[in-house]
Amino acid sequence: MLSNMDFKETLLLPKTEFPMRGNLPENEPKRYQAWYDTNIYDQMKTKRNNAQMFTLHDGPPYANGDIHIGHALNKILKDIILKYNYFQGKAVRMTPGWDCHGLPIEQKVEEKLGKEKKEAMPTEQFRELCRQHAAHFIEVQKEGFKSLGVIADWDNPYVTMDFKFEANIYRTLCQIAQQGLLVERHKPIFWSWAAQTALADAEVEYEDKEDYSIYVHFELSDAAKEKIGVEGKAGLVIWTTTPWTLPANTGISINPDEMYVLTDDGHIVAQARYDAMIAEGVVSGHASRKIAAWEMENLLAINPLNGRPSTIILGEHVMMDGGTGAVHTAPGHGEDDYRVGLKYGLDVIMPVDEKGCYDQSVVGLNLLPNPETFVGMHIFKANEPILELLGDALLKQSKFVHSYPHCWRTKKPLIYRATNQWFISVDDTPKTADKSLRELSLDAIENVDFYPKSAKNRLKPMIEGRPDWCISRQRSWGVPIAFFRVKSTKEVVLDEKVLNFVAMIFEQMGADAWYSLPIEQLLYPGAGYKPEELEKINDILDVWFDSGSAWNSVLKSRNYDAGEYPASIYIEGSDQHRGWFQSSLLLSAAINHIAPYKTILTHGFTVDEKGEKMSKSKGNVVAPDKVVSQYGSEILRLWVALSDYQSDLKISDNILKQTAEQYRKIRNTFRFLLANIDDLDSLVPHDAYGELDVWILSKAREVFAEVKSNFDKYDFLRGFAILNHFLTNELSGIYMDICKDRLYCDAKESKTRRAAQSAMALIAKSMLGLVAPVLTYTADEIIEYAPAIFKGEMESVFDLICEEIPHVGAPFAEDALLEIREAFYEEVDKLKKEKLIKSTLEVELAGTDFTIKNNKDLEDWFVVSSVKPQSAGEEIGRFKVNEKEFSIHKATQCKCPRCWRFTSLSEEEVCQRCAEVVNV
RNA sequence: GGGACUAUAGCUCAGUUGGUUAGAGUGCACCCCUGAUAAGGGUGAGGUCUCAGGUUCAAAUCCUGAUAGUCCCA
Repeated sequence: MLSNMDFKETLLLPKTEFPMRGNLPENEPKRYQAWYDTNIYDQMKTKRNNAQMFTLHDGPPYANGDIHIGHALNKILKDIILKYNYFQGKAVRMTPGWDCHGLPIEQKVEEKLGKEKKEAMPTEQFRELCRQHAAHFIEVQKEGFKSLGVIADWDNPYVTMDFKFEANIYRTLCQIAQQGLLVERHKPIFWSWAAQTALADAEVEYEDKEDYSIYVHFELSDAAKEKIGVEGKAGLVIWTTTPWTLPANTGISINPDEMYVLTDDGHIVAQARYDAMIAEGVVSGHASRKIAAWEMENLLAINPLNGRPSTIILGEHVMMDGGTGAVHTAPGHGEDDYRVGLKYGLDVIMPVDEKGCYDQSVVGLNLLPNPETFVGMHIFKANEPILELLGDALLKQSKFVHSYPHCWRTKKPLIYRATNQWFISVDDTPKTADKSLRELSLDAIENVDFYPKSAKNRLKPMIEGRPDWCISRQRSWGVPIAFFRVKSTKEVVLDEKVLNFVAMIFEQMGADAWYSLPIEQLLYPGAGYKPEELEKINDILDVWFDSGSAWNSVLKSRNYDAGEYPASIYIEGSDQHRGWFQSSLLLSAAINHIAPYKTILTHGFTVDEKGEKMSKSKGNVVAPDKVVSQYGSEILRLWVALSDYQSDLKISDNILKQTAEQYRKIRNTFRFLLANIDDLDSLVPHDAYGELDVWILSKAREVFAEVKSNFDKYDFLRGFAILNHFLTNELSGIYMDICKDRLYCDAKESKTRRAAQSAMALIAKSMLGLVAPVLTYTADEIIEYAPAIFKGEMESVFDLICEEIPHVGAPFAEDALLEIREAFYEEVDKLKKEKLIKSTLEVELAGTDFTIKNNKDLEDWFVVSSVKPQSAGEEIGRFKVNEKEFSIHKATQCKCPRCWRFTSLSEEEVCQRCAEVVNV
C-alpha cells in the first residue's frame, strides 16, 4: 500500500523554472543590457520589415540635469505605446532626441566659469563648453531612459547641436523667410536686463514685487483746454507703478466708451472712477464738468516731467476696475501701449539700454531735466529722483506689492523694452498658401486626433489668440539667425544661394562657423555683394524653434531612419500645448500647410500621494533611479499603465507597493499557466474542449478583445483594470482552481487534462501579447522559461505578435452558476468557521437544473466530490438562489488518498479514476 | 487676477441619457489549504460621493458658488 507521500509522486504537479519572484532590481539591468548589446531596436525593425509604419516622434528633453519622474513617465508612456503597436504587428520608429541649445545651459556653464572668464572668452570657445555640458547630460539621461527598459534608436538619436541638425534648423528658418513670414520689428518685448536678453513668454515667471503706486497730473495744453472749453487748471490724472517709464511717455489712453469728469481742483478722471479717487484722496471737490472721451481724442497734454507733449488717445484696453481711467502710455515700454500707439502714430521712445540703464537718448531727446545725471543710471534707481522731479504734479504716492514678471533664470524683475527683434508673423500669408499662418494652423488642427479630446480645446484658443512669435535672442548658445545685412541700407540678404551656402558650411562645421569665419568665407562667392558691404546679424534663435523644427530635421531629412512625416503621434506633458505642440505646428503649417502629427496625446504631471507638486523642500520627490533600484523598472512601468495619465499622476512609496502587488498577481498567474502546460506537446482540436474550457476560452476571447479596444484608445488603465478583473476572478479565482483535479490527478494523456492544458496555453499566449508592451522584461522572461508548445519559434518576446483566442464553441449560461457558486462558498465559509469541514471536497452538493451538463465538470465547478439531485449524506447546510433550494451534505464515500476527493470505497484504497491512472 | 482640468472606500480607479441597497481591483480583518507555498482560495468590514446652496417626485450625476490641487496664461 502506497503512503500519501508516495501518491504525491504519481501526481502531475505544476513544473516550471520560472521563478515566483522577479528579483527585478537585480535582474532587469542584465536583460536590458543584453537587449541593447544585440541591437534590439534594429532587430525590431527587421522583424517588421514590410509592415504598416507607426512613427512616434520624440519630443526632446533638455540636456541639462538628471532625469526626474516626469521624464520617466513621458518616456515609459511613449515606450508602451510604441511597443503596443509593435506587438500588434506594426513597424515602429522612435528616434529619441535632445534639446541642446539655450539659456539654461549657457547659464550653467557661465556659473562654472565665472562671469569674468566668460566675458574674456571668444564666443566659439564658450559655445564649445556649452556643447560639452549638453553632451555630458545626453549620456546621463540616455542611461537613465535605458534603465527603464525604454527601447528606441539610442545609437542614432537626434541631437539639436549636431552639425547636420544645426544646418537643418537654419534651413527651416530660411524656408520660413522664403515664405515671407519672417519680419523684423522694433517692438517692446520682455527684456531681462540682468541676463541682457529678450525673453520668450515661456521664460517669464511671475513673482511678488514691491512697487510705487503713483498718481500723476498731466496738465492739458492751452489748445486742448480751448477745444473742450475749460479755463484754469485742468489735466488728466494717470496712475502708474513704473515712474521710470514716464520719460518715455508719449500718450495718455482713455476709454472711448466712458465719460470723464473735471473736478473742482482741476483734475480729469473717468466718471466711473471718481468716487474711488475721492476716497483715495487723489482728487477732491465736485465733478463740475463732464467730458466725453471722444472730445479729448488727439488733444495734447503736457508731460510734467519733461514738458513734452503727450497725445490723448482712445483705447479699448483701458479698464475701469482700477486706476483713474486714464492710462500712461509709453509705446517703448508696453505691449498695449505699442499697439494703441501704432494706431495713432505715437513715437516709440526707448531710452533704456540692454543693462537696464538710461542711455544717451535721454539727453538727445530731453526726456528729463538735467538729463546728463540720468545717463547710465539703472532705471530701478531712477524712480525716487523722478518722483522728486514731478513736484506738484505727483498727486499721491504709496507702495504696494503685486505680481510682476521676472526672469526665469536670474529671478530679477523684467522690463518691457522696445528693441529690434525677429518675428514669425502669424497673420501673414505664406507665399505658397492662400491663407494666413494662423488660419493654416487652425485648419491643420482639425485633422488631428487629440487624446484626451479636451486637449484640442486647449491648443486651439492658444493659436487663435497668440501674438507673433518672437524668435530672436541676444545670447551665444544657439543657432544663429545667420543672415547678412547690407550695411548701407540695413536690408537683409535672403538670396537663396547665399542661404544655401551658409547652410552647407553649417552642415560641415556646425553653426559655430558663423562666429569663427569671416564674412568673405561665409558669403557665397557669386552673391554679387562685397563682404565689406555686409554685416552679420548676431541674434540666435529661440530654442523653441530648434525643437519646433525637429519634424523637418528628423522626419523629413535623410539623416535618420525616424519614420514618416507627418508623425503618427506626438506624446508630451500638457504644458506643451503652449510649447512644442504649438511651435511644431506653426513651423509645419508655415512650410507644408499641414500639422506635423496625426495624433496628439497629452499626459499630466506627477504629484505626490496628496496630489501636491513634488519639491525638494517638501521632501516628497520620487526619483526614478530609486524606484528602479528598490522595486524595478517593471513596477514603474506598471504604475504608468495603472495611472490615469490624462490628469495628474500620483506616486508615492505606498502607491508603488500596491503596484508591486498587482505585478506579483500577473507574474504568478503566468507562472501557474506555464507550470501546468509543461508536458503539453500539441494543442487539442477545437471539438475536444470540455464545457469548462469552452467557458474560459470564450470569456478570455471576449475580455481580451475589450482590453485591446481600450488599448487602441490609449486607455491602458481601463484595459488593465478589465484584464486584472478577469485574471483575479475568472481565470485564477475559478478556472485555475477548478482544473487542478484534472491537471494533477488525471492520466497524463487524458482528454480532459490535455484540453485544459491547451486552453491554458492559448490564454497565456494571447494574454502575454497584451501585457508585453508594459511588462516587456517579464514577458521576455516568461518566453525564456516557456515550454516548446508555448514558445514555438520565438527566441524572445520581440518575436511575439498579439493573437486573438480562437472561437471554440458556445459556452454554458454562466449567470446562475456563478451565483450558486458564490452562495455555496458563503455557506462553506460558515461551515469552515464552525470547524465542520476543512475542504469543499468533503461535501456533496444537492441540487438540480445546472447549465453544465457533464457531471465531472459540474463537480469541479464547485470543487466538491459529488453533485446530485439528492444526497444521502448528513445535511450540514442549505441555501437558496433565485427561489431554488440547494443543500450541502457530508460526502457519503471515503477520501481517496491520492486525489483527496471523497469518491473512494474506503480510505485505504484509491478511487476508481486514480486506480486506472496509477495502474497504467 | 483669468482660463482649463481634477476631487467617489486606506490606495488606484469604474459609475452610460439623473432612477433599486454607489461598484471593481488592491490593502485590511477573519477563516481554509499546505499538491501554485516568500504562493493559492473563501468570507467580511470599509464611503457625509470635497463643501454649501439650487433645479427635480428623484442628484455622485444637472446648475450656481466655495475650498483644495495641478497645468497654462496675465
